[in-house]
Amino acid sequence: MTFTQLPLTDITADACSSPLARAAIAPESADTLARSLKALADPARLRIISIVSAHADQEACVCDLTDQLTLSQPTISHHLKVLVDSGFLTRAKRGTWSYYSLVPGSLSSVAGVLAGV
Amino acid sequence: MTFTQLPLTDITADACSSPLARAAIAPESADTLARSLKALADPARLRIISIVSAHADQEACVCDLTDQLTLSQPTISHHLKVLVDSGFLTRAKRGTWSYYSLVPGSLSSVAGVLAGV
DNA sequence: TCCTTAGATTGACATTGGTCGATGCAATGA
DNA sequence: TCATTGCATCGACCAATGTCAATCTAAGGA
Repeated sequence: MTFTQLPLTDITADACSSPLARAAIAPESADTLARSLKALADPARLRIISIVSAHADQEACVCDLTDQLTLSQPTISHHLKVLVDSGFLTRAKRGTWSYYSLVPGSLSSVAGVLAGV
Repeated sequence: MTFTQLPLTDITADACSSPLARAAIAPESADTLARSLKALADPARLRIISIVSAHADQEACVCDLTDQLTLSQPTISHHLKVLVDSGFLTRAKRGTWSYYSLVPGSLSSVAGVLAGV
């Protein structure tokens, strides 16, 4: 065994690169987190979430939202659908009215994942 | 003073509405937070942030990113600009190479605000 | 000085996303 | 049964966004 010892490690690293302390996020995890953040990244939707969670019972009807947001009713309905589909709100229909509630822990979960990226 | 006592309080509330525990977020704050979240709500940008913060010195050069992301160099440059403009990364040019660093506390700050919405 | 390399900028394109008017539908009341 | 009310859905429109090819600029090296 008289091979010359060659520095073959880190053959994929460029000259300008520095050492790693840990692994980066997996592409699929980035996709998932990005989808959640996209659902939250709208002023109207953030206000909807805030209005809902400001209620003592963590529940608001659509009329609470149409009162406070200067948006048309179909637009508010659209935003509500986005938030339900992404898992931040749930809908409960009672009589004529629809009530939306915050899914417990959904917001803080995203916040926690984000802080660890 | 012989007026009949009328229930005039909460005249703006609808019949279906429940009591509030606190105030909702201000519209301007929702705008600001939404802008930050929009900057983060992209898989490529989340991966960029993760790759940068995975380095021991919290710094990565562009070649680190072009190696790991299957995106063209102009596209990566575009995402880097978005992250710098929104205050999550800073750029330092040394010789031919550009190095990007995480702004300390920027991520956890957004996460904290989000959790309190 | 000229060539090469790293990375930013520009321009164009296709896709996504926010908004509203019109309409549909289910529940209540007359 | 019919009218009304609360809200969801549809269709269309325009603005914003992600992507890449082409180009530009600056820094080294021959």
